[in-house]
Amino acid sequence: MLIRNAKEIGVFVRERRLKLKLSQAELSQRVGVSRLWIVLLEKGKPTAQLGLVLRTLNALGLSLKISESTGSLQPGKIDLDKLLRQRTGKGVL
Amino acid sequence: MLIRNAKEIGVFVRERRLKLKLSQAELSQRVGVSRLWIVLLEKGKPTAQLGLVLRTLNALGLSLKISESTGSLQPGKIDLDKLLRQRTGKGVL
DNA sequence: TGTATATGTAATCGTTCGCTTACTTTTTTG
DNA sequence: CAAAAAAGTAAGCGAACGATTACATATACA
Repeated sequence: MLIRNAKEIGVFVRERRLKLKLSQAELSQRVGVSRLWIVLLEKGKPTAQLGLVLRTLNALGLSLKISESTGSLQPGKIDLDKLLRQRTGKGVL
Repeated sequence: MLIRNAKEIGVFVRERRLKLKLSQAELSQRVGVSRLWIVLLEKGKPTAQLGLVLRTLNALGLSLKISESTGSLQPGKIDLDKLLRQRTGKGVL
């Protein structure tokens, strides 16, 4: 499944945990975090620390694959201010 | 590529950034973080916030896929203390 | 070669993480 | 139904995040 944001990870984590018949308490101990942290992660906490998230995925037997997404990389909102800031007057645009 | 820890993400981010010929400064602006944060991320900062990491991957045209890792989920270090704590004396082991 | 440009490091600072504890609400199960 | 287990919520606190600023080192390139 493609992951775009924290909420999607949260959903996936919860479903996997339930599939494994683990309680939040059980999982939290395996991962080494508080139960509250698991609650928040499953709710899609975007400020959760990367390392703890990865440990959680490992504990659940989930794996992450990273790859170049085919197609145009995030169109990248043209920001005139930025363009001007960039390298003053070297003929951008 | 399989991602197991923060360092692996860091390496992948850096390689991708260079492939796109972006400076750390450019990337940091696109993502909306400080340049220092990019430096640390590329070094494998495990405490980086999940949301910022995902935004960075998007900005670089990278996508994450999550899936059940075939085989035995993380063997799960047998922790006697935990087993005992679990449900006292309901015949674990 | 020297000079911009990119990258690495350090220190300070306000904000927020994640932990603990305690309590409530929901779900399970005997 | 009653009791237990699981899950949600709140408050307080120390620790660490990420931003900013400043300077040092590397790399590019004219």
